[in-house]
Amino acid sequence: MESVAAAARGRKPDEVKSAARVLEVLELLGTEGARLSLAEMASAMAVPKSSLHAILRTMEARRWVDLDASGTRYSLGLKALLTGTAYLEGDDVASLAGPVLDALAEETGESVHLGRLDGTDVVYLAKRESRHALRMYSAVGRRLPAHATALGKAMLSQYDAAEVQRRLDWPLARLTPDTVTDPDELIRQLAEARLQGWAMDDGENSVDIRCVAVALGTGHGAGDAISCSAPKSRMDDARVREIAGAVTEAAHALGTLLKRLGQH
Amino acid sequence: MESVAAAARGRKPDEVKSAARVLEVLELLGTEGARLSLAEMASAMAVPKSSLHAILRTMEARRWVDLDASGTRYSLGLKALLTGTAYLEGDDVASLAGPVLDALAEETGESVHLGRLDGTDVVYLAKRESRHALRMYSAVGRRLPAHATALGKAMLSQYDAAEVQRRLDWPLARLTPDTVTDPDELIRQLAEARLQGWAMDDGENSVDIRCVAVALGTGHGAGDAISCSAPKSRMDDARVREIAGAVTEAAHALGTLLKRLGQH
DNA sequence: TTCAACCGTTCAGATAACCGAATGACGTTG
DNA sequence: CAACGTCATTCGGTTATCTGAACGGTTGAA
Repeated sequence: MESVAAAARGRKPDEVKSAARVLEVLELLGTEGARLSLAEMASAMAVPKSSLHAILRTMEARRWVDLDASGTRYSLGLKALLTGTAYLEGDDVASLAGPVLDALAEETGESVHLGRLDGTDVVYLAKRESRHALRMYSAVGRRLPAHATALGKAMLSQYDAAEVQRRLDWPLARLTPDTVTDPDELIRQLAEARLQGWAMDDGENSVDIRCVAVALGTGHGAGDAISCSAPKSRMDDARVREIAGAVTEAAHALGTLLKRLGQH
Repeated sequence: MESVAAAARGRKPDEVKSAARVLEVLELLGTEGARLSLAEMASAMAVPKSSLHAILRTMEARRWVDLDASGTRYSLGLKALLTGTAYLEGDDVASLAGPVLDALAEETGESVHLGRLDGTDVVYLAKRESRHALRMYSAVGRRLPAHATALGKAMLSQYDAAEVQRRLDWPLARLTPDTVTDPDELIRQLAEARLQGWAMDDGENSVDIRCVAVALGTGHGAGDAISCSAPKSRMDDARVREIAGAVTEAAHALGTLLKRLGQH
């Protein structure tokens, strides 16, 4: 009976409520980079204030959230720093990618990314910028819809049409006027990407940015890809083909490193 | 009655148990960079396996932890990447420090850090790596005991002896043969640091590494400091004084930026 | 000043999580 | 091949959290 009621509300029966809420708080404060009041968070999460109050007390005591001077707005705390670097250090792909990304950034002179597919999103694991080393860390952890990025399309092109249909959220979200939201057009682009070995994004998530990406071999990093992005002004079709070659080489090099590690 | 029992076990009465456990899991998987089994974590946290099981299910469903192929070892999940970057982006000091750290790294050619005091620990907020092949290992989000680092001593030197006594865990932990564990010696060094405006660490957390640090003004970033580190072979006493000057300038520059922001 | 609109906080009943022991599924060792 | 170690997992009674409404504090407007 109670499991039916829980399922009716969209909850799996064996999920710990307050545990899920802790994670939701972290995601809420994380995605927005925001400073929110208890009441704001309670309404955003559809949770009673009094319940959230006890949870935030716990999180504050352990320094996972901070309270501002006025004592009324929450933001992420210092402990939130720990997990990100630890994830990257424990990850083989991210650990080995460093030199490969450096080389690709050096060769192309443009921004270079390592991304991972997570559900319908692409998450940036690492980034090399042409100039601003300052911003390097800031994009790591960010998410974009897979269908609107070269990285995502490169990874999705490894699956057949039915699997893609199953994996994405329909209808597809539109981020720019050029975002591909038509299912048939997306499937066509994925087939093309599979044939040529690389995928492209032409202003589909950020106006005026073109991006080329290649997925790593499905062996170790099934859901990983490398990309290179630049403003359209520096990315005509000839340059795209040139960069696609460089990115393909880099992806192949990283794939080889990973295979070696797998056999160790 | 129950509050007495809870207090006797060292727990505050108004702490949500499973919320605290979620955070403990994240800290456990984060500090070690480890892959742990359910049983290992349960024993490390002194929590029943069955209770932890439900919590880990919840965390896994939301991709805060990953289960390896064998289905028996947990590690941090992709969501763990989000919080770290968000904390840094929402932080004025970390956001403004970028160019200042770049300049200091350029000027000295050595590793440069921005650190924040959190209880008895120093947490690294940002770093710039040395050009030299031989360089110290560190990472954003990592923690070291404040008394064993130049960053920590620079920040602690802003407090008087009684306050320092209150803030640190006694007896002081020893990380290397040169770690200062004598209370009187530490107080003496802090007084010296306060006089000269900068603090030093001479192989006290990593053998063979010397480090010089300066705290930011107490206005905005009360618990923040900047440091510069190098192997002893590149850090004789003359070089220490030279670098101390550069770090002091950088700290002053960042302090000015922050003050301007505060008045905005 | 007075009122209203927010904020965080408290409390006791309803409800859900927690716990220890028992279970099944592996992989390893004798 | 069997016995053992380790692992995750299940289950019902006990215990804790969760909840909604009411409270006291502060801010800004009338």
